[in-house]
Amino acid sequence: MEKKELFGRCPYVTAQKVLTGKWSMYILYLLSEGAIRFNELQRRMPEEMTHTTLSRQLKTLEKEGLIIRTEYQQIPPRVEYRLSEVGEKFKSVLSVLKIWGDEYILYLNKTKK
Amino acid sequence: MEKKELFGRCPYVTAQKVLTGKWSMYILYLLSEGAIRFNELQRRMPEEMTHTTLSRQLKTLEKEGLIIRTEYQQIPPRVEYRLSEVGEKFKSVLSVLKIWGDEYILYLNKTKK
DNA sequence: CCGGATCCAGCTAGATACTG
DNA sequence: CAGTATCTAGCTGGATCCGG
Repeated sequence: MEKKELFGRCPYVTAQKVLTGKWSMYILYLLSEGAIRFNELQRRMPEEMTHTTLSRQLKTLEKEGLIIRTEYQQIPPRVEYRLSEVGEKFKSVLSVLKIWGDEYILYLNKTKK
Repeated sequence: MEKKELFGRCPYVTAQKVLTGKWSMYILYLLSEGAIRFNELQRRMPEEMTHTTLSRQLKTLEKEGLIIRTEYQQIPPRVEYRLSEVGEKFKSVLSVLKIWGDEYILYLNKTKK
């Protein structure tokens, strides 16, 4: 009996793995509104996140094929990030996720109080 | 200027945190088909996952309010897990996520080959 | 049958410093 | 402006053993 590797076969396990990064969903959300530059992205991220972390997460998402990095040869440098084709399709997940997330926050407030 | 804590305020960051567990989505998917006992759950999980890990993840999801644990006082013991009310609402996310996950797997196969 | 307690290894986010 | 290199601390998944 061989090992049951579900990554690449099960949509849930595969999606889970892609979304492990602590900020991946929020990054994808910001990118879902259009191409955005590195610094602008960082400014919109929570303060506790450093540019090192952001850079690493972006690289991971790029390697996974969800986002596309475009570098314009200028001085000063200009780099833009945007969703790839598969990344664009993820928008549908984001919209449903937003609805659920808001409901969950409501739930949290009800029980915490 | 105070710290911008987005958990509990931003739906994406909040959802992300809830779904950090390595198997959370897959567990929620299995539970989305109805109440299920511990052992049955474990049997449906990938082999590489031990009961210790499963137990811990279930406890986390229970604490987060996504699932409900019901213990029947019997010999031998019988424990069932099912989705809570907020957990049930997560099904909509799961269905969209499945669609995207499958598309992403297709994408992976196209590029890897 | 359904776990808890413990320990350990690996990952990864964050801090800091440096660069074209 | 947009990063990389390096180091560290903390989390967490997995293994093993014990228990009601």
